[in-house]
Amino acid sequence: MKLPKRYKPKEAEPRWQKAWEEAGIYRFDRFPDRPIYSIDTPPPTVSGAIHIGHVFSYVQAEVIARFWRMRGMNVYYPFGFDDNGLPSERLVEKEKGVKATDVGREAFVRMCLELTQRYEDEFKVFWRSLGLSVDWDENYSTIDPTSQRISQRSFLDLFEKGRVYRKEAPTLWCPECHTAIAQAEVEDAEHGSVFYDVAFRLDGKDLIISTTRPELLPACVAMFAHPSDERYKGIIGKKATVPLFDHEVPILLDEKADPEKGTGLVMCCTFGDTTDIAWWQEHGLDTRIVFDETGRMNELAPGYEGLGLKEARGRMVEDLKSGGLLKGEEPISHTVNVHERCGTEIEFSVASQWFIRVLDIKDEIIEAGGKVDWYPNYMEIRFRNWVENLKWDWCVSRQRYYGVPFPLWSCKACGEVVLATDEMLPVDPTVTSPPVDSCPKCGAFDLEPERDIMDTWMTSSCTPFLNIRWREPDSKLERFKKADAEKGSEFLMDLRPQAHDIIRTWAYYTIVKGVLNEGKIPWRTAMISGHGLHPDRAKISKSKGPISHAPSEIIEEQSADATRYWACSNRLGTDTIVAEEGFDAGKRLVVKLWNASKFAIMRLEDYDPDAPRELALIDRWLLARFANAAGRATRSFEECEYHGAVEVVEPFFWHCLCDNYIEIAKKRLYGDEGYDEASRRGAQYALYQSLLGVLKMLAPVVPHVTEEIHSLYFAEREGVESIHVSSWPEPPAEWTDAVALEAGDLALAVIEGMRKVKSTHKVSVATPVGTLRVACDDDTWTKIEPFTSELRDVSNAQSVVHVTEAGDEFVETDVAAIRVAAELIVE
RNA sequence: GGGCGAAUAGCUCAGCUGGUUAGAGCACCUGCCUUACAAGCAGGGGGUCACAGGUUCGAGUCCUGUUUCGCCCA
Repeated sequence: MKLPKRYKPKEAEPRWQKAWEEAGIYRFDRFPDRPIYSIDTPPPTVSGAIHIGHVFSYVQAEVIARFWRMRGMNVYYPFGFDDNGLPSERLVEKEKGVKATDVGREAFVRMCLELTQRYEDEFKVFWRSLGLSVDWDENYSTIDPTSQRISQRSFLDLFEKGRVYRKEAPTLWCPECHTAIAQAEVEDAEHGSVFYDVAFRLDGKDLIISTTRPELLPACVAMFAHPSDERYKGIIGKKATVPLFDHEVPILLDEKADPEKGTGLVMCCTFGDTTDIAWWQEHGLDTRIVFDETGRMNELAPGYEGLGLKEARGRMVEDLKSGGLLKGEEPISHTVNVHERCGTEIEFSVASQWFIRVLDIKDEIIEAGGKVDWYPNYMEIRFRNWVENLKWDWCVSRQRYYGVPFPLWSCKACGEVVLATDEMLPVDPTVTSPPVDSCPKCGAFDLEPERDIMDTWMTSSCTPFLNIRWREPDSKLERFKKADAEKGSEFLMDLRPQAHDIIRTWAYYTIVKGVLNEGKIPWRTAMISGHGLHPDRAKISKSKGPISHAPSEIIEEQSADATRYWACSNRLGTDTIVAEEGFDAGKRLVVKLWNASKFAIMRLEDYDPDAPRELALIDRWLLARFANAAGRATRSFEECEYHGAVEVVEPFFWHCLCDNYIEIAKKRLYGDEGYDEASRRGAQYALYQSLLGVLKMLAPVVPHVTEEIHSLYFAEREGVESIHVSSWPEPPAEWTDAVALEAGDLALAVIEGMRKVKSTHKVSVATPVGTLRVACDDDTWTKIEPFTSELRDVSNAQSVVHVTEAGDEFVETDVAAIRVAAELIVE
């Protein structure tokens, strides 16, 4: 078999993707007897186009999947889509130009299903074009009936375990999305604002407070000063009058009032921020909620009813001014809490919401997280810090349409909750009748369906359960579950790959569900990737300019293998910038693999592993170098460090195998005179083994070109269908050869010196040499001497001799003790 | 304000538990058509490893502090 002159990724990559799929190479249970390695793949949120950051983290995880498959595991590698909830709703609202509230629940849900389906089809095409070794038969969508059933089942289980409660509680509220949100969905933003100095009245005198939220004056329920603040000592416990609204509020002490800020007096409203809530709870203050769920002022703000918060602020500032109650204003920039999905400033509200109690089991959750192997290790600290700092139970209700419904009804008379039975799941209580006719507690007939839907994380946190088909008739739980010898506990799955920004959400919630629902840890290993930085965050490139294309265009232009190589070009967990030059290295490697294999396969045409062979010292050197590289690459992959592996294998391939070994062994491989057949067979053996090993170890990163080469020569000889289900290299012990390793490295130093001479004299590497003189001590020469014929071959020298004294014409080499002089024969 | 990370060649990044002269790719310079590869090969220039201290026989690596940047949180 002779390899074509050039490798064409544009033709080969789609061809292999199709072939793999048809042959079911990546199918789960293709080798049912092998131990299972299960992956809790991140289901991408269907909220818009895929970006290059997705490529980055998915490839990194996928490379690890390929590694374990070659290590002989029965890899369970599913793919899901997260298409329920707010992100998808917002996508639909944006694309269709509608508001959920306007079109109604049923029509809106239909639009969501249609649009997300279209996106998912596009996504699948894209991920296939990247060569992901996913089993596409194993997939789910978080809105499909099974996912809804498992998600509702998880809720019911928590309910029965006493973990669920409904409470009128201060809630983070997004006035734009009209829904309660979780702490995890809040992020900071720097907003411009104004600090207003407002006069309250006490005993006929002004009391000045500073606030950025004058529209919350009607919601004011107290004033606070710091206990050490002498200025207000005399007035503590008295009641001040709120301007414009004339209700009275107590003046109290609390450590959290900052004496340095403004006048040292601060107003407490229900609710402006989390400090207000803390005060409200600790001091048992009144509740005055002044706006409704659409963000409009209500009857508690007489004169401002119906106004939005912003308008109300403007009007109140005007009124304060005209009433002489505004004593100063100062523009400031401060950080505010915004909803991460829409960027709107968060408000606080009191509403009836469903919660999962978690604050009492923080320690258990931290302990469970501690049993997971986090790569990189420091990511566990982020997880722990997040859990330690939790201040709220998990608010799981959302006042939206498109998502998983709560499987329950409430008695209108007494509030008793009626749960759906497991046989009813998935259930939408707004269309299905409850399992009982009347309230089991009070007997009333008016059972009201829960209209809220669950937070998307309620379902996303079930991904291990979706994969395992938790408490379904075809549950895989028993097959997947495994214990760790050291850590004891049972784990549901092996690997959770995800990016670092959602440790506090996805990883955290999944661990919560694992612990509460099943009493297990969801996975043994968490592999946390960084982000690909989009060009607008990178510096402006002078040369070519930044990449501004969609990922599919990048793959089209750069090839899937080069894109994958790029995604593996730095350490796990770190972010990297996307620049066009970043893809060159991968493209070069693909070409080099092809060319080197083309040569090797030509020389290996008559390779016979059973023919008598004799390994030269340089062959042993190559195999020793290979064994060394393979050991290190394997360890790296085991720790999810794909880059560490590439960094070891590629130099071995390029430098040891191509630049040196092949050059040195060429004449033997050609069967030139002076070499016997056994010696040629020895070289063939070393070449065959190391090239096949290199292809295998690079196969996870560049699966297409390695498969192409493998299929054209190795597949038949090795008796395997695909390199991707072939076995991972395990060099035999005898390849580890310290003597050959050291001696070979010394010989390479001589070659380096010889090349330096030729380069300095600006002649071709093929230029003949008369005598090649090696200056070194006797001991070193003893080690180099066995390579005399190789040195002669690669230098094109007539003879190689040892001297003890180096003259001026000798050049230095990498090894300080060795100097080299070469007598060039130039016509 | 707290936590985590980063700062190494012009650019993008490696550098494991401290150990010869700090590496790679791109870019740059000088050459070479060598029976796999010019999409290549050989050679070369370029770094006070952010700054200041400390521990050590020895520090890019460990400790303390400072500065700048990123992420997460308050």
